Amino acid sequence: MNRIKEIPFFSHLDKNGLKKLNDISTIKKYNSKEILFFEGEEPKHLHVLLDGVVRLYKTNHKGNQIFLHQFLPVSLIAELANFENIPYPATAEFTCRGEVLRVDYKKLEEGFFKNPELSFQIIKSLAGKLKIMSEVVTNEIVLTSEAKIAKFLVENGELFSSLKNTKVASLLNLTPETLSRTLTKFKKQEFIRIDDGLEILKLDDLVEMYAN
Amino acid sequence: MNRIKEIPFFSHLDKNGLKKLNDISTIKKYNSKEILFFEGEEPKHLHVLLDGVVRLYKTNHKGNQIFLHQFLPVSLIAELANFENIPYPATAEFTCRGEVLRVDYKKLEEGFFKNPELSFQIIKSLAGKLKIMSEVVTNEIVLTSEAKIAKFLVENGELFSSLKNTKVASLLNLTPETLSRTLTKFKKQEFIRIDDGLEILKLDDLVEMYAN
DNA sequence: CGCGCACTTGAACCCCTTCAACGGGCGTGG
DNA sequence: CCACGCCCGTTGAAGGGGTTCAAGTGCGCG
Repeated sequence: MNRIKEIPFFSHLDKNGLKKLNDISTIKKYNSKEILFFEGEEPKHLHVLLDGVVRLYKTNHKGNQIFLHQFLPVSLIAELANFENIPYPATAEFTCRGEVLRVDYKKLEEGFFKNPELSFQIIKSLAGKLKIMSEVVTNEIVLTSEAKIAKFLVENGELFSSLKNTKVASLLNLTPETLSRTLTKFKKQEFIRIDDGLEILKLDDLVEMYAN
Repeated sequence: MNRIKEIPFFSHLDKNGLKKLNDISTIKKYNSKEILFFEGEEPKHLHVLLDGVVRLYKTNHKGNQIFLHQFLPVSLIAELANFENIPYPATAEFTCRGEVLRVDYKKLEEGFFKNPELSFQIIKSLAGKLKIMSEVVTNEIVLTSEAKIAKFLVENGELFSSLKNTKVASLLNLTPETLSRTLTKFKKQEFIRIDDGLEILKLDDLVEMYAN
């Protein structure tokens, strides 16, 4: 109950609303590597990530995981599946231990959708996800590997420095080999320098590679 | 005014609401091949497709158009860009002459977002788009060309029969050559037969190629 | 010292595109 | 009526971007 009150999605609810919400939801803990839901599963609950980190991915024809997004608290996760009443379009896996609020979706729909403030929150969440998906499409379909890497260096420089290259490669859905080759190319062209952290020498050239 | 009343999105509005909406919107006609908006443009209006067909696509690094979706009336188009106040993530082009209701988005936001019925319509529209995007990701990233074609044959058999192969290829973001080769392969395997329309002989084998 | 892990580099491979050539159907004009 | 051009589909061969496989290197750490 106290926990629910702190969730931005529901913070506007009055005492009565909170109580009703509390009645139709439970909190469940997960450990690292546990699966919140699998691609293809039928949704019964609306999941609200309260704590921990969740990785969302699809599996391609070769069995490789295609990384789509990483969720941080507090987020609705794959609410699309609830709204559209379709199977989950991807798999959600905890990358560290965490907690989820599981709300009985049917009952939520009956009782709460007339609430304009909640509707607004849902719209914001959906719009945000659509934006993410649009970026996924850009990254995976429109850009070459070189452009993807350039974009990542520019937009996530610190993250790049803090992660191993194998990890970065998997975030970008590339092999470590491709990442390595491209980075040495960038170094030879003196676009970047790497010693104890990333240093971008020619920002414009990097941006040019993926902008438009 | 009369036109607006017939739009499902707004059909629930009372007389006063309709009048207000009418005041902040205009109807604009477009011819075939005209562009509703370009990728990268800043959105000022919410576009509601009233008549005609609109093709949504992105352009990849080689300058090829990557087909994302075809909109039929009545649809909101790329409302994401309005909500998130970001540039349009793709280009929208009329494939035949049509009409669009252009609503001044800023004013809409101020006046109408408290309306729970309208919010619900927006949620439905957003969720539907998210589903579309999820399918785009599946088609373009997860499936091989063979699987894409198998899926299209199974799910859009009549459409396949009614279109030229070049058109089908461009819907699937494939070259006509690849489509041709794959179809002859399917014919050799006796999965399909084509004489004056598509005939699926081994549905299960086709489904197997893309399911899972 | 020896092991494991991340990174690098080269070579082969794969899937699809690109390029080029060819053939058939169909409308149009001579 | 035939010849021509055009579009569409087909087929082969080459090319390209990235992955896969394999081997080698460097480094930290028990």
